[in-house]
Amino acid sequence: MEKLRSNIEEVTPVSDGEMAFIHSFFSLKKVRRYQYLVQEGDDVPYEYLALSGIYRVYYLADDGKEHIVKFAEENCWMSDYKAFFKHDRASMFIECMEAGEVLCLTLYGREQLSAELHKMEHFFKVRLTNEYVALEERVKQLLSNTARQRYEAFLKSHPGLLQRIPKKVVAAYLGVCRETLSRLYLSC
Amino acid sequence: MEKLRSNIEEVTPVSDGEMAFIHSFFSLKKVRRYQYLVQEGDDVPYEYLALSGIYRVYYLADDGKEHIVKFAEENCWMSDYKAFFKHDRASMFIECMEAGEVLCLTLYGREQLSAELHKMEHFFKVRLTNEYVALEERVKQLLSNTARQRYEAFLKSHPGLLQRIPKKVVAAYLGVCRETLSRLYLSC
DNA sequence: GCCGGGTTGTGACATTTATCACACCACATT
DNA sequence: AATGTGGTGTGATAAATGTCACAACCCGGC
Repeated sequence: MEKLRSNIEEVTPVSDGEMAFIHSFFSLKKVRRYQYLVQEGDDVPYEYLALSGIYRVYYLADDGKEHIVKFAEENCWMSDYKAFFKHDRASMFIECMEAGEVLCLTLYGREQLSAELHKMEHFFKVRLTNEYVALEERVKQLLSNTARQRYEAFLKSHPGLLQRIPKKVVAAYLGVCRETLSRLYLSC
Repeated sequence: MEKLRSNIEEVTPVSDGEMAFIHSFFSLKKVRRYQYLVQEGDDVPYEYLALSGIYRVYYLADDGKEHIVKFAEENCWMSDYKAFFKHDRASMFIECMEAGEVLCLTLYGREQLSAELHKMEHFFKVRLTNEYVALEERVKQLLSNTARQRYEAFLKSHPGLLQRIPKKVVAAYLGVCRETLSRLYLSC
């Protein structure tokens, strides 16, 4: 609960009473390694706040290759938002790479919270704009940076992660093949 | 005003009275070819709804190359949202490529509208989630598709646009050089 | 201890794309 | 008509990256 609170208070302060109310909309879920929170074709009833663990949000391209949209570590929100917001089937997978816990929030819970507490409406709006801006950065990154520049940016934005997960997964995030990534960090 | 109304009513119906109220928050601006709505370093007081004309949202990479984040035609909203939402200086340019008219809305006006009319708050939220999902699609596009696939997707998503603007601009959107684009559409 | 599967590095080669150079064309100006 | 400018196609070449193959390694299960 403290982690949820500190996450919210990055945007807006909340009282103890409000916090208890907010917390009641979330359910806790323990997640094992290799467990999926979302699989392609699923309904997506929740968005998730990672309390611990490492997760990857990815999809399968037509040619069968995996491409990773984002990594989520502690304090990150994640879902297949397209499906979540539009009550559609998932086009992506969310897989746990290191066991941990997540908090689950339904779209209905989200709307209830927004309606009851104006500051939560504000919180969700700020979070969405932040996610939007982050995605825009990722587009810029992919458009104008070389594989090496993207690799170096990844090291900065995800310190230590390279050591904890398979390199082919990092390659799928950067948009290069495993071998190219391998050759990138020896020439440094 | 009718174009603004139909844009809003893609999400939610509004009465004549509401529409007049909403409209009062917007200002109309005529835009000439080559005119900038936003330039790098500017404050970004507005977001814009294109009523007519063609606009490009782009930025300059470190090596001086232009990269286009999106094209906006009739019925598209645009701004440098990072700067707009966070009261920061623009990191992007918005240039008019075919003369037209835009409606301008300040962040303050946006918040006033949201506070006064709950359906407008909803409208802005839906719009932001749609923009978010669209960006996510663009990330997927850049991650998993070849230059040729991106070219073909561009033809579908922006019918007729290729004929109306310089090819090098399209190339800057697709993330390839001018010559590569030139070679793409002869091998079709 | 031994085996088998997955991960990683690395070389050889193919493919894709960028870069550079140049010619041609449309168009506006003088 | 002469001129200049920007857009466009195209060839030659270089650079980046992907593909394929293989060997070394780690690690867990038996």
